[in-house]
Amino acid sequence: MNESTGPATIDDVAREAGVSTATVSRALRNHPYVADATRQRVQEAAARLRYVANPNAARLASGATSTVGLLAPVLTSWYTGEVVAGVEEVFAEAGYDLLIGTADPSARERMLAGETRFRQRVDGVLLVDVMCREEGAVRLATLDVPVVVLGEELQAVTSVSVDNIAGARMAADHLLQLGHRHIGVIGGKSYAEQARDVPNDRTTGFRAALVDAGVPLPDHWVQDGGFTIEGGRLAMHALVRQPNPPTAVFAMSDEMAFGALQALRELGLTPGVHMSVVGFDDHTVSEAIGLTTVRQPVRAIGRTGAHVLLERLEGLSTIAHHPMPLTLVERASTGVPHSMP
Amino acid sequence: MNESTGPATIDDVAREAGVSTATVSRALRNHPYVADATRQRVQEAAARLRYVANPNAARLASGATSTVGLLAPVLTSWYTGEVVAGVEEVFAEAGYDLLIGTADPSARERMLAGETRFRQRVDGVLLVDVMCREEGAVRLATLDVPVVVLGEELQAVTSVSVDNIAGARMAADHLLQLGHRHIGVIGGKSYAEQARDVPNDRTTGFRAALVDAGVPLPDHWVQDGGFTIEGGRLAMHALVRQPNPPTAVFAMSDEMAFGALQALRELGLTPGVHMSVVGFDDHTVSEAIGLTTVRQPVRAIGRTGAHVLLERLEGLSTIAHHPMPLTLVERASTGVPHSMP
DNA sequence: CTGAAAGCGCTTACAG
DNA sequence: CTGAAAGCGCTTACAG
Repeated sequence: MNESTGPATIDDVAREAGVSTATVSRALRNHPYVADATRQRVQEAAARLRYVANPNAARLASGATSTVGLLAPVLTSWYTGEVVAGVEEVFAEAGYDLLIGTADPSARERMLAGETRFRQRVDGVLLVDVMCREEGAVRLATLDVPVVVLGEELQAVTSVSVDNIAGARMAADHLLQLGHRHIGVIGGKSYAEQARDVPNDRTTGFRAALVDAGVPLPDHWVQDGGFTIEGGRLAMHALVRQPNPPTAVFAMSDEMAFGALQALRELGLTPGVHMSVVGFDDHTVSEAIGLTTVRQPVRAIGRTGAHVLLERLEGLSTIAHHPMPLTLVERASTGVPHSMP
Repeated sequence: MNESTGPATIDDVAREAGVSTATVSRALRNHPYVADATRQRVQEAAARLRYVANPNAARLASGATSTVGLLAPVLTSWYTGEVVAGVEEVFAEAGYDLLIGTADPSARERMLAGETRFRQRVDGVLLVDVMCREEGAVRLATLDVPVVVLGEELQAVTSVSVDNIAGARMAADHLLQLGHRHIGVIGGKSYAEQARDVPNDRTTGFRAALVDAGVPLPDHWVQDGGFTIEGGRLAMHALVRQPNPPTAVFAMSDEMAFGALQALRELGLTPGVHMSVVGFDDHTVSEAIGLTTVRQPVRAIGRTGAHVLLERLEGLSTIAHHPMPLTLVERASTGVPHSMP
């Protein structure tokens, strides 16, 4: 049948089916205006020759890349990994390839510009936790491909995010309701004092809840944990070492909370008894560890981001913000206040 | 300067530099036999026009895809995620795109065939924990692209793996040295009784060590944990519920060990005191949890796999097996035997 | 509903 | 060291 070497081309299929290559192209991509009988003949011929269209040729000819780019400051955190998994799920099903790029947070400019790696290669871009703020978003809106931003609420481009201020307030209210009045915070560096980014918003919400309850938050009870396990461990040690330590701590990520719990174990203190700890995320292992936390629907954030980008690619939707829900999950790491042993 | 719409093409650069497109192509890809002065002129012209070669056109013309495929039965485990991160690191630096595919383990045939999605799209394939065995490897060797298999030692294709039998023996020896004589196992289903796969090898190594020490391993002390956290939790409950429970347990993955520790917490038992638990992996949070475990260099496994595939793509290396080291990490979850409270 | 033909933007023998 | 030209394998007006 097919005497040529290498995989079958569209010409082989055209010959086999006795039609033109144009007809093969149309029949196989379910274009209208192809006679049913013809379409069937082409499909059979293609199947017989195990024909698969060469994507590079198709993309070159059509101008579409069938690829979307995803950019995130850090790819190795649990959070980003889950978001990417959600995004990948949706795009794989839709027949898009995903091109993933990193750039350290300081290279924000480059990320906003869409990174060289993506030029001419993607039909759309997904930005995860880049924190462009409205000025950046306005610039993103001028790119020649649609952009969806995950992690903050924006006007100029489509965005998907949780309300970090409200989430931190949930954590605070939970501790306040248990009766805590001496509460510390393990956070991370903000990009800028006034910027609305994740650590800033969570600090703002937490502080506001304490103010509402008339509970002070002294500066020395706010420690930087760098959003890592080890950082959380060191921060908790620093908190406990103080002359008048808090009875409860809000860690702005579950990974920092894991480190905080590790510190308690090292000190022979029991979480939820000698010290309450509430995290933020609901990491895969938080349930097993018994960590009380503010749950983010991380997979769903990724899936939603992918869906809305898909809709924008198909010209179906306009710019909008998509809020995602947060819920407090109570587990063993929090309890009523208790003095140190 | 450039009056055309859209991004600059190779023709624009040729015109700007006053040379042919062939020369532009050669100059920009650092081919030999281009005069230094010419190369520089072309590079400047390209920079001025912000020219980036259209990868689809380049790939179509050259026949190279500059893409490698990665196939794994499950993409969501911590282990696979880390391997993929390692692989991605190396290929991103080498200028390759990574195309990731899944297929549930039962679709092994399809995976061995390289999956339709990859046909004509990749220059090479990386198989993660597919467990093809030698028969499968022989078939893989006949594909028209080089293949590297991660997770088992093979003859017919290049492979990268740890020695699971030896690793399980490390776990057993550690518990035996502590004085344990009543030891249970939390494992997972094997593909086939006689196959050399991960759970089978770990069972084999563990059992062999116990036999050498004259310690029995009754069937009811071997529980299936399905390689999930929840499965590990249920398995530990089943073990403790027995009339004569073991004093120590080997969980074949850290995630199952996390579930096992969760069960102990639910039962008010202290790990390393009332029950010793040793895992396998050294998951990111195992240190924080204090889990004794057999550490796999998971990132390095991914990076090594990517490197050897790269070498094969460049025709630099021949088929070989690359063993990776395993080390026991002692933490708080194991201790001397102790009766239940 | 179908075909002939141009064109997508590169790379690569071939010739000089 | 450089250029003219063919070709990679598709898609898509255009014409019928």
